[in-house]
Formats: sequence, C-alpha cells, structure tokens
Amino acid sequence: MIKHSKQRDAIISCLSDRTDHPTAETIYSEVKELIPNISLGTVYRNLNQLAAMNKILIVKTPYGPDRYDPNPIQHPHFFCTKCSSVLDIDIDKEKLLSLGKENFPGEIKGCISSYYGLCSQCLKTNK
Amino acid sequence: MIKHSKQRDAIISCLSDRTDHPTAETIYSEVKELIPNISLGTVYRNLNQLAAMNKILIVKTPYGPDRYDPNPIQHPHFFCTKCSSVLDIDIDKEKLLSLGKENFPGEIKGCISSYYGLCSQCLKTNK
DNA sequence: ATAATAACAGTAATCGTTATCATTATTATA
DNA sequence: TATAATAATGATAACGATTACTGTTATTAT
Repeated sequence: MIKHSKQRDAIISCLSDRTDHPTAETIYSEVKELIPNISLGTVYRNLNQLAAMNKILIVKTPYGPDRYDPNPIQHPHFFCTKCSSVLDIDIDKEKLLSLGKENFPGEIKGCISSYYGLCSQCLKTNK
Repeated sequence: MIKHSKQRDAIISCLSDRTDHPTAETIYSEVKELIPNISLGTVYRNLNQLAAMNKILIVKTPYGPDRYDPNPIQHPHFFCTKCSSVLDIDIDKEKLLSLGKENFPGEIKGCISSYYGLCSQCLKTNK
C-alpha cells in the first residue's frame, strides 16, 4: 500500500515536462531547493518505485550514471559524444523489433536502442 | 610503446573463439588457472587496452557487469532475461543505422542495440 | 650488460547505487 | 478526534564493478 509523500510529488513534478533526461543527482539538487533536507537515497528510492509502477523510464547510458525519462514507454535514445546530452530519437519501435525477430530463434520481448554521435547543436559549433 | 606480456596473451587466448561473452571476473578465474597470481586489475587493464586498440569489444549490459566480445566490430546483442546469457543476434547494422538517420538532425556515428527476451534454450525449458 | 620503461600484483580508492535503521508522516480504523 | 499500523523518510553504511596508485618485476632498446 502506497502512501503519499511530498518528496515523491516534488520528484515527479521535477521530472515531468522536461526532455533533458536528468540524472538522479540533477533531480536531487533541484528538488533540494524546495525540500532542503531531502536525501539522495530518497530520490533513488522514489525513482525506482516510479519505474516499477511504469510511471517513468530508467535510461541506461553507455557511460556515466543512469538518466530518467518522464515517458514510461521504452523508446530509442541518442547520446551526444561531445556534450553528453541525451535526446529522444524518433524511430518506429516496431521496425526495430521486427529486425530482431527476423532471424532469432528465441522470443524477443523488447529492445533498447542507443544511437550516438553529434547532436545538431554540437554539429554546428564543431564547424 | 607496447611491451609483450604473458598475462595479456593468456587473456586474449581465453577470450578468442568463445561466443559466451564472459565477464572480467570469468576471464580472471579462468586465466588464474594458468597464471595463479594474476590480479583482477591486470585483467581489467588489459581488456581496456585491447578495446582501446580495437581488438575486442566491451559489451555494456542493461544489468550486471560488462561482458567482453572477441569480435571488435560493434554489433547487436541479445540478453536472456531468464538465464542472463548474452548472444549475438544477426541484424544488418546498416538497416539499424539508416532507421536512426532518417529523422535525426545531428550526425549518427553508431548504434548500440540490445534486444532482450527468452533465448531458445529457455523458451524450450519454460514450456 | 645496462638503462629505460611498460606491465605487473596487491591494494586502496572511486563511482553510482542500494540497503539498513531509527525516526517521522500518512492513512486506516476505533 | 485519538490511536495504531506502517509507508516513507534522512542519515549513513555497505555494495558491486571498476579504476587508480605504488613499489616491484619483466621486457625491450641501446
């Protein structure tokens, strides 16, 4: 049985409506401004709980700490190797899955796709 | 300038010709039978060095420790959620890349694709 | 043979994350 | 509304995987 908590509320409201896929540490330091004595463990505990309830997504990164996504549906991400930003990348999930299912003898339940390279910002300033 | 070492030789020969994508710990305990006083740090140092020279691949897993692949060319993997085995899955890399390139404004340099589900072994015994 | 130095074993330290535990806050029930 | 049950908390310790350090050993160039 789940009980209401202002910490969880603050974490959810910090994460929703953002597209930058923050780390737990980032969420922690932002929520800290509203609830100064919140602890990092509370942030992790709630993020894990929310992910277990399918309200958010944990985004595993090739390097560095996990990032968190307010969109709970698994979808592909792009990792900029220059500025480390994490972006959504619009790819039809079914196409990715069917590519896997074509030649695999087991049962494919899902797919985590991570693209990497330079984001459009970095591509510009790189010039 | 790189110097020869029997430890590195043993690590390479342990990893080559296997398809099970062992962890550093697995490689460590197997090489230990030939070189009993080898240390885990040496295994990690050499695996990282070999990966930096593009002789092997480090396979990041959604959960658990990294795995190592004697095939240095980045390619998709399948993770069995039941037995934790890591398998190669035969998917055309170019198809995956072109799916990403279609609608992305930056420059895509590569793609790490991780499929998961039940391997054929587990699918059978699951019945 | 000697000198230079890459690689080593052993171990401490790091990072990101999870677990523990006594206390506090929320909710259900009397 | 008071009380009891317990979920959630803050603080901190512990964890797993990996990396960094340090004095010693092995390999290579001279």
